[in-house]
Amino acid sequence: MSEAPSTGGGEPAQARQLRPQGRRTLSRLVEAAITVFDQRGYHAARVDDIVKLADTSHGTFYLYFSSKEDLFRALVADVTEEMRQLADDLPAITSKRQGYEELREWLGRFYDLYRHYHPVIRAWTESNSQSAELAREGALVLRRFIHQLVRRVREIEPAPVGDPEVAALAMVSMVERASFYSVVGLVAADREALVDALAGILHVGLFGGRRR
Amino acid sequence: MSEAPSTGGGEPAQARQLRPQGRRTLSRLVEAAITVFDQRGYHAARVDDIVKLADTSHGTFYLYFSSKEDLFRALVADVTEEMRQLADDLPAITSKRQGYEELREWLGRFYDLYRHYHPVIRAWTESNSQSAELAREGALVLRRFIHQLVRRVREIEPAPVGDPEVAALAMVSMVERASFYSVVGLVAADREALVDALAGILHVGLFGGRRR
Amino acid sequence: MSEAPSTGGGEPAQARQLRPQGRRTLSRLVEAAITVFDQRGYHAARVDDIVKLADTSHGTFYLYFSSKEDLFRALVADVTEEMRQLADDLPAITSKRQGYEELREWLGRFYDLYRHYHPVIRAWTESNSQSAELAREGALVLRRFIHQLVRRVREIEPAPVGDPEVAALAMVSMVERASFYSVVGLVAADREALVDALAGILHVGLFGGRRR
Amino acid sequence: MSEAPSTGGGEPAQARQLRPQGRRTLSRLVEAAITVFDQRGYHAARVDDIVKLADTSHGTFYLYFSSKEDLFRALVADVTEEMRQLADDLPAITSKRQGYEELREWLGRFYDLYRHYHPVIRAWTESNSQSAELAREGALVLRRFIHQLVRRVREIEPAPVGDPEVAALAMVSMVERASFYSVVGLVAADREALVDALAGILHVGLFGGRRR
DNA sequence: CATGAATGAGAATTCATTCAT
DNA sequence: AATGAATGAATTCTCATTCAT
Repeated sequence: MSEAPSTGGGEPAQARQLRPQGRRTLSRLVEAAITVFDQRGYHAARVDDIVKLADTSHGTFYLYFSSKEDLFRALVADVTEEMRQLADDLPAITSKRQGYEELREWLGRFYDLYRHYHPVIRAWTESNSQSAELAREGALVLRRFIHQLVRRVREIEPAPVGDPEVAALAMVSMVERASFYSVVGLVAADREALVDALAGILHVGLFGGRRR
Repeated sequence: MSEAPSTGGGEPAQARQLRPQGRRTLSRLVEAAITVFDQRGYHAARVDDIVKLADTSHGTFYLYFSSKEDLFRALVADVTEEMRQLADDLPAITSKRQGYEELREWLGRFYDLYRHYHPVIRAWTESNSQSAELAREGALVLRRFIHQLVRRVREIEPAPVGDPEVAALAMVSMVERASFYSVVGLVAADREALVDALAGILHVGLFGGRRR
Repeated sequence: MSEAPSTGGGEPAQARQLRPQGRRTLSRLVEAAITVFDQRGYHAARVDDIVKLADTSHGTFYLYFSSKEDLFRALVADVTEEMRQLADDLPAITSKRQGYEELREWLGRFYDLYRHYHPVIRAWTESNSQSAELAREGALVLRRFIHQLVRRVREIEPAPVGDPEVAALAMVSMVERASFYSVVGLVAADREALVDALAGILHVGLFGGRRR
Repeated sequence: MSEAPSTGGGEPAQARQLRPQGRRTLSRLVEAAITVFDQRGYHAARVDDIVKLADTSHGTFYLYFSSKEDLFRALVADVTEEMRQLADDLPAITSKRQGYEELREWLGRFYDLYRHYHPVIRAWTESNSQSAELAREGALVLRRFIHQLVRRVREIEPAPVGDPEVAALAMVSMVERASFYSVVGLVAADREALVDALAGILHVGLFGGRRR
């Protein structure tokens, strides 16, 4: 699993400046949490599982995070930040080969992000029914994706048919869920095949039958 | 919320022939469970919440289900059955107006099913990380949808471009997740607008630019 | 399993005169209880197990017994009565062949009684730690056996050595526990071999080396 | 009550190396359990009773044992071990005064072991009807006693009469049950009187009338 | 910084007993 | 005389969090 982007850390850790050893422990905990959330889901994940995997103790866990939820929020904050960044990076889409290539590369980035963070995203969905705040944050990220896609669609001439908002929702849905199915192994599509297909479908969808 | 299709009942209840009173209690429990799973998610749902909503007692719950998980499995069995039925009912798709209408109506059925059962489906996803068996069942349902779509796509002439398997995966993903976002209120699209849009996108996608 | 001696029945049943059908139901319940106590022990025995084996319902159970404990007390009363009778029947013991034969036959009766009722006796022991009343009753039965044995020993001339009270306790202990081990299958001794051996040991013990 | 031999501890505790504090807590729990099993029997014993007596919490209990049954099995393992040791220590028995003395001392050890562990042994009997595994272990211990006694009997010249196997079973039965009656107070025999009597009976039994 | 031990509120589940028919 | 359904108090077990070293 690739190195996690630096985490802000939970309350207790935020107050302190971490030394190298501390930073290493923190990072071990964060990565362990992602793994455990993957294997068991957020609710079923036990602090015990996390600390065992991170090869540390309960006491230490609470040195870095004020609670299990605090750790989770830190992870969600990471994902949110990464996703916003990614949404903002959505390239302008042209009907040319280059437009396709750029779209394809962007989808690859999305896929990779999803692969690393999907346990967090899944847990996020779990918790949507409970925490209004987290649900709101999730909705914001989703809207940002839709908004950016709509913006890019509006740049296209001639404008594709239909309500761009709902169309963008549909496209984001497709990308997100197909990535999910692939990443968790519910379907046997590998990264390249899936990213290719998604890029193709989106490109065709945006420019009608006019294939690159 | 529409009436739930009759549930087979959990282990303890399966063995017995229920009288009218028993059947009513069982049905109250099932509906209450869907509601509670919706509000709190599967893990956070308390048997206590369910029996309170069903206006009965703990003891009674275990008269009908051997555990919370047993109830959940009964619900999953219901969803699985309904989804299989729905997948098998996917109509042949023509490029004509009628083909579009039939597709649209089918998507409406999907949406309604999703609206009723989404708490179960969400919990199903939660549990995929834990129960290999449930995950497998979920994968089967998904594959059935993809398979049926591929079958229908193969009937189309001239054949649409691209790998039909991956394209079908993408389309099913889109429909599923967009319905989810709409049903749980993460986006503000209502049933008619969403079903319209999905039908349109799918129809265009399958027949290229040749619009009805 | 042989037919149980008529049980007085629990409180609710005692008040009523039972018709043939009722008597049959009562008897089924009593025999079922013995079987279930055997398989699971008193505490682990469920009223549900008993009524299922007796092929009747919970409601019916409480028509005949006011509680699970009531049923148990009825059984204990049966055993107590049988054991007292048996104790009183302990024959005079002579050093002759006939004395041995009578003793042997009496031990056979003990063994058979034990075989039928051992689940009750075992449960009785379980409950001794809890119910002072049942413990007292058990002690009384035990003392009765000891007392009778002592009485018979006192008739012997010349008197055997040692404190007859403690010796009688030891002998009763031997007979009881060896029967138990045999009946529950902890050892592979069958009825005839065991009864033979016990009779022999007792006879030799009482008359020193002077064997029949 | 004498100090309990060190217990291996239940599953959760077995994996860990305990520090002095932990070892003390474990030992408190074990002793408390024996006491509570004594007062209420295994089934009626509540984990709550045990932790209260051990002056600790529920959570702590499950830190050392995975369940009430786990604790019980740990205790049974202790008893089993002690009993095997004791069986192996059965001295050679001579017809002389010394043989009697050694036998008497050994019976004293048996009695003391019984006094400490009888709640466990009693519960063991309770559970024989349920756990085939525990029943088997109990049978093994019993057979070990019988076997050792037979071995010692075979050394005697001239050989005592009768089938040594069944005779040994009867003798072990006597010793066990008489100790039980005495220890739980069902009869009023004290340690010295009982051990004396048992030693006498056994000695006479083994050597016929040839008294020391 | 780190940790092993302890905690106790909270949840699932059981089952003797009662009730309505 | 019988029964299926319902009950809820009692019990076991879990696990996030705190504490003492």
